[in-house]
Amino acid sequence: MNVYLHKNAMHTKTEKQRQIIEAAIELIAEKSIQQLTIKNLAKKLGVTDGALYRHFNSKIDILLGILHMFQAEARENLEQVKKSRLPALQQFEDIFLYRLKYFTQRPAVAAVIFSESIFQNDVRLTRAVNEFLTMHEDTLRIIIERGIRKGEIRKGILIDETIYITIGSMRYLVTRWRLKGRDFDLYEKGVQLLGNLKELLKC
Amino acid sequence: MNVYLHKNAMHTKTEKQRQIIEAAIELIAEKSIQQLTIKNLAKKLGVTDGALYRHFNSKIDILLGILHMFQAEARENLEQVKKSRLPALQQFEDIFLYRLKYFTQRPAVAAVIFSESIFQNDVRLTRAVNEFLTMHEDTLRIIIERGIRKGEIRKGILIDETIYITIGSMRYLVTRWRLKGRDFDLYEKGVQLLGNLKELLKC
DNA sequence: CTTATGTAAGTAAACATTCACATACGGAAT
DNA sequence: ATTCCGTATGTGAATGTTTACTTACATAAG
Repeated sequence: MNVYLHKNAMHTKTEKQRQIIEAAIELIAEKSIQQLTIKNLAKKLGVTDGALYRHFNSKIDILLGILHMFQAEARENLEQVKKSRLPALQQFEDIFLYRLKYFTQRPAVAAVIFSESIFQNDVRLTRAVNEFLTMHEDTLRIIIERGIRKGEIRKGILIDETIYITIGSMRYLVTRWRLKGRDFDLYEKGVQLLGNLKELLKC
Repeated sequence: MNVYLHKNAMHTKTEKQRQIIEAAIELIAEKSIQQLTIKNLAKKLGVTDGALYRHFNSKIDILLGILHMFQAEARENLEQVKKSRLPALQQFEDIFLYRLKYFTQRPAVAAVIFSESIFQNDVRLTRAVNEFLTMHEDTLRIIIERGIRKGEIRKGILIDETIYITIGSMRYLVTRWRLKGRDFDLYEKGVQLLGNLKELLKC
């Protein structure tokens, strides 16, 4: 294995790196992001601590690996929806539901994306979270503007505020779901929320 | 000082306890919640680590002290607004702006309230954050229901979803403000957001 | 004289990271 | 095929740092 290329540059990922990232995601989902330690991760993989450092330079690089994976998948969805020539409200729904499903099926994603408070001390992690959010904001803005131009979305709305409302309400819903020990059906509640949001946008 | 009463029961707080809490809030605001360590806090107060343990049993008790302080102030505001016989939309605005000002003027409040990911491993902290949120949700629900009955708020709205939208969008606005290094006027943006939210509620 | 408060030094645990050494493995040379 | 060698991968123990927290002792105050 070319150490330089994979451990440092990391445009692509080796099979082992993918396995480690996958185990890390599981660990976060089962325990919590606080329990994602090198020791726990190595134990889960049945290896010793040192072995992980053959594949990643640092723990932060593992976290970045997770974030980049999510980001790549999210970007694909956003681009695909943007390209589709569906009505703006349908595109809005597609993005909303895709993300909602993702949070429901992979609770670790939410755990990571919502951990700004833990990442605060690292520039790269902060930047990655920031990019993830900005990416969603930008796509929503394009879709909403297009919808307004095509007369599918109400002209009077304030775009920035609508974006904050959309992303913020989903985030809060997921936060509540997690804080309350997942005692309600996230997807169902999310669909109701979506209905409400679409009402705001409709002409 | 009666150690048992103040260190353990803590219905009231001594002057020293208040000073420590105040210093902790400042520390969080200046640095971050990650930098709130016993050592840093003691240094800020010009004492040694051990001295803090004369006033609090653990670091978690200090954090709980902060949360309880915020909670008490928030509760006072919520109760006062609820008692006032102002129109529902005005009450909604009062609560929204009170909280927005609080976040603007005391950024540490947001840092603490938004740190669920860090608190996950402690039951008491999780519960305190939960209570804080529930308190706001409950008050908003009462105000909105009352507004609907009095014909001041649109009948068709879904109450739960509206609450998620309100709290979620403010949280996200503050999160963005913090992540972007406070590069926009939080209060101004918040007022715009409020305008948008009031539109949803209006008949 | 008793109690509250502070200090200095230390403890123990958790954590990320490193390093000297061992093994496994694939291809090249014999 | 067998030997040989370089590289990739893993191990076990150790390192150094950062934590919260403790304890024996001192001082101040009422």
